[in-house]
Amino acid sequence: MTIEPRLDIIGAALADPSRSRILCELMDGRAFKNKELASAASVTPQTASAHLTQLEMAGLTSSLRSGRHVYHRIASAKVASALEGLATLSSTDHLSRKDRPSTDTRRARSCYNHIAGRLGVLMTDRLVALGVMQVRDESISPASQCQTFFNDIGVMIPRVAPGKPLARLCLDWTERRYHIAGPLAVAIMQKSMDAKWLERRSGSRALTVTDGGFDAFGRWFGLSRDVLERGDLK
Amino acid sequence: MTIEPRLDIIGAALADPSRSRILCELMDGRAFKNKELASAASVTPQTASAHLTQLEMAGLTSSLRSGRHVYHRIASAKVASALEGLATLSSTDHLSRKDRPSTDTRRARSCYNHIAGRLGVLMTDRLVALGVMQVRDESISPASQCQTFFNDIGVMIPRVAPGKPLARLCLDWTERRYHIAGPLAVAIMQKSMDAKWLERRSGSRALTVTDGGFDAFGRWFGLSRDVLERGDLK
DNA sequence: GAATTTCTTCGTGCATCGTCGAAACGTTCC
DNA sequence: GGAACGTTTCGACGATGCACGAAGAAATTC
Repeated sequence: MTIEPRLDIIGAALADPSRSRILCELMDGRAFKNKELASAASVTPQTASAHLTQLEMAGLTSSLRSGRHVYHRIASAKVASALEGLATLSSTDHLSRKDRPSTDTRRARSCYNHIAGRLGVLMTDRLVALGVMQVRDESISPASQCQTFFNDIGVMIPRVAPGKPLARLCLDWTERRYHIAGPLAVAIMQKSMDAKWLERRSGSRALTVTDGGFDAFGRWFGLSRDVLERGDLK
Repeated sequence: MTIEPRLDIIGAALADPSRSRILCELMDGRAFKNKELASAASVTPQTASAHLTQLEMAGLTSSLRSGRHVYHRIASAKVASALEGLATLSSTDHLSRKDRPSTDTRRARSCYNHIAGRLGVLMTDRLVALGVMQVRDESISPASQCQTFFNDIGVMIPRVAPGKPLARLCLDWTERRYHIAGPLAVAIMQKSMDAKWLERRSGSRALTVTDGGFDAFGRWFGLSRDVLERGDLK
């Protein structure tokens, strides 16, 4: 008999709402402690512990002990990418009109260590328009202005193994459009945090643009405060 | 409260071994009847029917009535691509040494209407070596010899919407390497079937190379019968 | 029109799984 | 050493869900 890929093993790992919430919490790329994830999923620590061992058994997460703490994170970029693919499939029909992602979350949030949401999508548009990056087929790559642009804004362009992409496109599940992801996007996110252009909102993946951030995104990306804060989020 | 993508809804749809087998059966891109899928999953028709309505509710498959028959298929290329991503994640640890994909299946099989397995991987290598396609970052695109090559072997290059890729790379879950997928790969598969280079094996996704096939793959791709039939499949 | 085929709906066992309280284990701090 | 904290294990309860037999619905064949 022919053996097929066991989608059910991974499926079972995803099949519980609590585990789904835990994974979504981890999807911003940081590592979290058991207790934090328990509260994110609204279950007790012992329940969260059971879920986390299950996720780890399925190869979706990995854990790291540090003293009496145990940190959990997404196992690999490959896992994150597969989960992104699934997230864009997931219908939004179950979201009632009033019961959808918060405006903050849709405006800007972190997604596996890069910037997602409206800000991520708009930044990507501008990078292309400015000749910094180019989109061909469904991949994104450096264009003529890449070196000078990132040099100007103070982002070190990461070195990647030959054949590996410096950047890739990631389908945004709120905007339903592509934004930039991959090593270069992580560097941009890093710079934005270091320079305090963005700040994390406590207890959420949402990111807040600071005054300095509006200044920087205006100067370098031509994105006005008005555009970024616009309330036309359906 | 922030609403996240409901990975659990899709996860629940995948979480059952019978549904996993059904999906794998559908992954070659053809449409199947309820009864066929029931026998593929080793369950009764009424059980398969329940599974198929569940898969359809989750948006993974779609059905088409024709008389007293109901044909089921993967809902879209997007779903197929997301499932591919998951399949490559699925660990193969559960496969005992003797209990793995058949040699036939690993040699050549259909995967969402293109050629996968050893043949798919080797063909892709040769297309690149011959200057027909080029791989850059993690995408594949036409190269200098593309027009003439496909003209010579009698494959019509499909027209695609601007911005959409003519071909893409799909990670092979048996070979663990990339092979070519997308519209161009579908056209190659189509030609291979029309010209009887390949034949479907009944009741399986495995493909058999015909005598004419060995001739054609040797002539056009420089793949000898020896290489294609080599038993060094670990 | 009756028999056949295919698919679906319904009801009922049987197994699995998520949840939490209680308690054990291990680390850190005083 | 003892107290505090984070995590994990165990046991029990309740809920969910898969499977199939029986029967119903819809279309085709003779």
